[in-house]
Amino acid sequence: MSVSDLANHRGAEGPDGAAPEPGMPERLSLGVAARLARYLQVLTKAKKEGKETISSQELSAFTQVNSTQIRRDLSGFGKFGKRGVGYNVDGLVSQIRKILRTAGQHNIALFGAGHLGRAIASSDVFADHGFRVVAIFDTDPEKIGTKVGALEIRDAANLKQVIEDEDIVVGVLAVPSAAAQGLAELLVKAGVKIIFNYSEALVRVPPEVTVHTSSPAVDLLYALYFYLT
Amino acid sequence: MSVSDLANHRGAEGPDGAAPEPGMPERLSLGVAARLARYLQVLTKAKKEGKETISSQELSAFTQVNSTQIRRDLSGFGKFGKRGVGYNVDGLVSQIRKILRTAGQHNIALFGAGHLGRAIASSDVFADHGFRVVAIFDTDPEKIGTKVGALEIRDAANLKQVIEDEDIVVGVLAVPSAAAQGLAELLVKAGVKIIFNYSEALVRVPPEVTVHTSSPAVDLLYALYFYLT
DNA sequence: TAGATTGTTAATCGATTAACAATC
DNA sequence: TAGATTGTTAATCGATTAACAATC
Repeated sequence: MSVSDLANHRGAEGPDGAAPEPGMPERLSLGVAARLARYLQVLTKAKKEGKETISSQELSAFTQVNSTQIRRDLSGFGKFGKRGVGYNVDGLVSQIRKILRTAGQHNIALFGAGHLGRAIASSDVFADHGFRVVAIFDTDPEKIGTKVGALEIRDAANLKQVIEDEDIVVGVLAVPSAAAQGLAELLVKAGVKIIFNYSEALVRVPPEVTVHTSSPAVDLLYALYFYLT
Repeated sequence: MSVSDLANHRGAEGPDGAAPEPGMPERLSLGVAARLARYLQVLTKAKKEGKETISSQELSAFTQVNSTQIRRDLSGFGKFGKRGVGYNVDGLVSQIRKILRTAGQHNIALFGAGHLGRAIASSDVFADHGFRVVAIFDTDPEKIGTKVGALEIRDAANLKQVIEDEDIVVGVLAVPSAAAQGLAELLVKAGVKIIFNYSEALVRVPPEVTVHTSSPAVDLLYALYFYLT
């Protein structure tokens, strides 16, 4: 996926430069989509804490995104806020979900039932955003058949069948480095287009597949840089 | 931390527009620092796999950053590559470490000895970049005193003392939402300036402290958007 | 009304890219 | 030499920001 493939989200403007239709533009730019997802994360947490409205300034404090940019990003899709008050948390959550087209449910397969796999399976991070872990795989015969929460750990040999039956869109790799590439290839063969890689391996996939590699250390490295300077 | 605080890394150029000194510029821009950290992550993995040289195009495939941009980012600090060949993996790792000033060791404290905490403690992600988990805390009396790897789980009551003794720079929260804010405040009081939040809570801290909130679901949301459109 | 905060403009700055000479 | 890839330029495009009128 290259940035040049992506139209700017303001491309839907009328020829006279009038405000864009409050409907859906062609396609979001990479940056806008990333920021919207970020706002959504904070809004979801704020909702859990009982917050009813939130200002662009508060959102800014939690997301590190400039408040003007937040208002700008949002106003491209409609007038969601109330002057003098802020944005309704509930309303904004559903608006952004609609924009990101993640209003529905999406199914995930998880690989690896070690500590990390179990942490992911029992966490709310994915569930809060409509991602449901519907299958857990492991290669350890001792683990296969035992349960993690409500899910039985399955044999990776049955991967393709399960992915079709359960309509799985995303594969999450929480496995040792040595196993990552092999599983990624099985996932690609089974038609999965998005892979989340929590392993240490460099995973190679065909261009139509997106691999996202987890990077806590990367974030830490550069937080530290600004702390040290 | 605001973007406007940060000088562009090309600010160190001579007045005649000549190539910048291969020394250290004033301060990296947010974007450059983030990308350098990303290159470092891939380079570290490539090194583990025995790769000796890497081209900007290969780096591009793994980082999703345009290859011209990679060459540009790097050439701002010196001529690290060999035309027709690429970059020496080892050499580039140490150059970037020098630029990011993360050549040394930094100590981390980990909070929460559940599945996620254990996964973090036993992972190489941090260790590979010079971050060492030197203390693990939990509030569960049953866990305190037991071991995770070589480390004994400590009582969070002794936090301040341990942080001073062990020279801890970063606190990582792998705890339930309810505990996150309280621990963050203790960390701030103990002088920690960087907090990594893996919990579901919105953590509020003074402006001089940086909180980085883990966001696998955010990344997933926007990967999915580009898959759906 | 007075205070707060949105929506929007206009100006600036940095990121991105194609293209290509230099050179390994 | 021939092929590959860097280092660098120049042009473009998007992100960022301050500022402020509109309005709740």
